[in-house]
Formats: sequence, C-alpha cells, structure tokens
Amino acid sequence: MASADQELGEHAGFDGARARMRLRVPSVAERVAEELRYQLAEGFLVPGAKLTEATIAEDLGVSRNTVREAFAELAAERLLLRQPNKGVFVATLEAGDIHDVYTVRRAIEVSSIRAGGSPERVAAVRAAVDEGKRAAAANDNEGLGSANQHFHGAIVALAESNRLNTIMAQILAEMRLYFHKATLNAHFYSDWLKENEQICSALEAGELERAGDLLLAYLNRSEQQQAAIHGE
Amino acid sequence: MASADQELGEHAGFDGARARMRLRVPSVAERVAEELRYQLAEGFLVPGAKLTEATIAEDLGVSRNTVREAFAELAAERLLLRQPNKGVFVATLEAGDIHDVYTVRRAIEVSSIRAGGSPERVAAVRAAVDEGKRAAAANDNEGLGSANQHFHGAIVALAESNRLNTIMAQILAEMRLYFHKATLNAHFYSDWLKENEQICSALEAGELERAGDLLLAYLNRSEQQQAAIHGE
DNA sequence: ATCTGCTGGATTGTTCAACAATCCAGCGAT
DNA sequence: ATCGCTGGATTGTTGAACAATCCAGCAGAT
Repeated sequence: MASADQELGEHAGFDGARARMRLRVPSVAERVAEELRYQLAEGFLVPGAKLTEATIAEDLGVSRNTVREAFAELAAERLLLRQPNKGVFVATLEAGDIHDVYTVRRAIEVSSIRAGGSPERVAAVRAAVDEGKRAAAANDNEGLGSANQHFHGAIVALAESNRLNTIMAQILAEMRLYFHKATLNAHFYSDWLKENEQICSALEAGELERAGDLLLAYLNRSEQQQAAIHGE
Repeated sequence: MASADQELGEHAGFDGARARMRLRVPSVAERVAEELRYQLAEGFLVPGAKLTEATIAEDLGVSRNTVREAFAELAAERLLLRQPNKGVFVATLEAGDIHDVYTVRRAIEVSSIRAGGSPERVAAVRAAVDEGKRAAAANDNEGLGSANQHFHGAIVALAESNRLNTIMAQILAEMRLYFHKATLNAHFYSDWLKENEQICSALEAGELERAGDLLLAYLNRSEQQQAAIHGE
C-alpha cells in the first residue's frame, strides 16, 4: 500500500447507543465522508487546507463524483467550505466564529441542563466526569480532551433530543477542527476538571438553577480563553 | 412548458441583509437544492413522497449526478430522508419529532431573547409583529403564517449568531414541511397575534426575563396544539 | 387458500470519460 | 512595476454504462 493509496479504514464506533436490528452497509459516499471527518478530527487535514477532488478520489480509490457527494455533506456540516470554482477547503474558525460557536453552546447546553434529565442520563454525565479524572491520573492529555467533550455531550443528551444531539456533535466537530492549536497546554484542563465535578454534583442534587449558572460561567470563561489563544 | 418540463425558476430573494460585493451565480446543484426547498416549503412535495432521481433530473433538465449532490445537501438539512438502496423521501415529522423540534426552539429562542439585542434587531422583531397585524387585517392566512415565522426568526436573530440563524432556518423549514396540515384553521393565529405583541413589548421595555417566560409559555402551548393536531 | 421462493423490471449506487467554464501563475510588453 | 495575455490545472456538469439492490407479481408446493 503505497503512500498515494490509503484505503478507507475503520474509525467509526462512536454510535454505541443504538441496538436497532439493522444490517447497515454504509454507502461509499458515506464512508468517504466518515473518513474525511476522521482525518479532520485527527488533525491530518489542517484548517484552510485545500482538498482537491481528483487527489482525494485517487487516494481513497473512489470516483470523483462520489467525493463530491461527500463534500456536499461535509459542507452542510460546516466542516468544509466550498468556494465556487475554486475548490473546497477545510473550514477555519475566525475570531467571530468562536463567539458564534459559544453562543450556540450556551443556548443548548444551559437549556439542557436546566431541564434536568433522567437518572440514566445524569449517570452518563457522572461517567464523563470520572472518565476525565482517570485520564488526568494517567496523564493522558488526549483522553482528557475527549472526556471533556463527552461531558458536554452528555449534558446536551439530558434533553433527549436527536436534533440537539446532532447540533452539539457538529459544534464539537467544528471545535476539534482547530483545537489542535490549543490542545497541548495541559494546565488548561486542571481548571474545569473540578468544575465539571461541581456542575455534575449540582445536577445530581437537583440544583438545576445552580448547575446552569456554573455551566454558563464555565462557557463564558472558556470562550475568553479560546479567544485569547486564537489571538485578538 | 409541458408538465414534464418545469425549468428551474426564481424563488430566492430572502437573503436581503447581505450587501457583499460579490457576483454570485449559484451552481446548478445549488439551484436544484433551492428549487426542491421551494417545492417542499410550498407543499408541492408532500411528506413521505418519494423522489425518484431520474424523474427529477429530467423534470429539471439536469443530470442525475447533480440531483444526487443536491439530495446529499437536503438530507443533511433533514428535509429529505435517504433510505439506502430504496430512495430519498420527503421527511415526515412523527409525534416524537414535534417534541424534538420544540425542544430545539425552546433552547435557542428563549436563550436569544433573554440575551436581548441591539435596537435594530429589536426593531426587526417589532416589524414582524406589525407584519402579522397587517396580514390579519387583510385576512391573509398565508401572510399570517410567514409573519409568525419572521417573528421567531427575528427573535433568534437577536443573538447575532450565524449558526443559530441557520439552525433556526432549518427548523422552520422542517416545520413548513408539514404545516400545511394545520395551516387552514385560522382561529389558531388569533391567539399568538396579541401574544407576539406582548412578547415584543416586554423585549422593547428591557424586561428580558418576562419576555423569555412569555415566549417559553407560548412554545409549550404551541407544542401541545401541534401534538393534538397531529393526533396523539 | 396461503405460503414460499423465484424472476424480471425498475431504481439506486458508483464509475468513467468527456467537455465547458473558471481560475491562476507565469510571462512578456509597455 | 503594472497590465494584459495565455496555457495548464481544477472545478462544474453531463451522459452513459454497469453492478447491486429492491420489489411486485407469479408459479409452485403444502
């Protein structure tokens, strides 16, 4: 397998929850989209990079039309930016986008936590907190980051809304896209590790108002930090 | 223009706000998606209906591949549902979806209005209220419906978030998809006409907390009504 | 009569090759 | 240095082809 011929691989497996009796064989276009999502999340494709149709088609061993179909999907998810007649590029988060993203997060995360949730969902939040602790103990930076994402994902999942979940998933995907810039400074994480703990405790205690306030405060501070890192 | 040959038409013109110095000639795939969005909103394509690639390609005078690209986009927007190897269908809102949609609306609308907004944005909300009044006076049912959508769109626009705006636009598009079932009973509207007025007044007076509460109450009631109409 | 299993036609999924339209880097003339 | 041109590369779109899949209808078995 030469460097110019990296086949479609297996990177899925985050869906976990569904036990639907369905034998799914994702279409090629679907798998191309999945592979690109993976490469984007993993940082192999840096923001602003240009994706040439022919190259990707050849690398993945699929047709150009199929690649285009995948592009249409990812562009709708804001992971790729399509510039007519110029090509598609990995999306970049500008200064304004950071505020934008956090505006969405404030809306859906705070709303979700304020509505509470079933014991199982709350337990999932607790599980994410523990996952973070474990990662911290193991000095696992990577794991620490994804634990945090699981935490916030679990908060949105409290609302039991498919649409809210996918919106959140997309937002998190967007953030992963450019998080690699900030992913290294680990002392970052030490803060919210105990903060997540507090939020989760408040949630478990049924103090939804307070849980929401804490979460909101966290999001505001996080936005400031991100803005600072990103410059300006 | 025979029935089997309806060319791509002009139904755009909602973007208004942007005065970017850009000469945009949307790609064919884009216009196909736009045309389908239009037909969906207008109710020419009823929920559950099957869209056969070849037929649409021929009707619109474009290639099948181009149609598929448009499909990928609309499926990502939840307006179409893709069932592998079976075809794409106009999305249908099930009982659970109604709750889901309103959960999203509660999250983003209430959050937006609670944060207030610039005087111009508030004025836009007022404009939507007036638009509704005018439509009511003219007995224009159609106009009444879209005035209401403008109202709620304007509320989300308070937050000045592109992402929130597009999310709201998609949600509204989803609702239009099946609103035709309920669009006739006009006494429906008489309620929220004065309610919008109240919400808007509270917003203008800076009583954001109260505005949010009113809006929330409206959304809850509206969800119930919709659920009742949709049966069970 | 109902169920089973097959079959053929229709539709989707995907590829390929082609061509027009567009963009862009480089180069030459002013 | 600026302007304008040109040629190559890339995108946008098409049309045709074929494998895979689905589905309605039908023949045969119980």
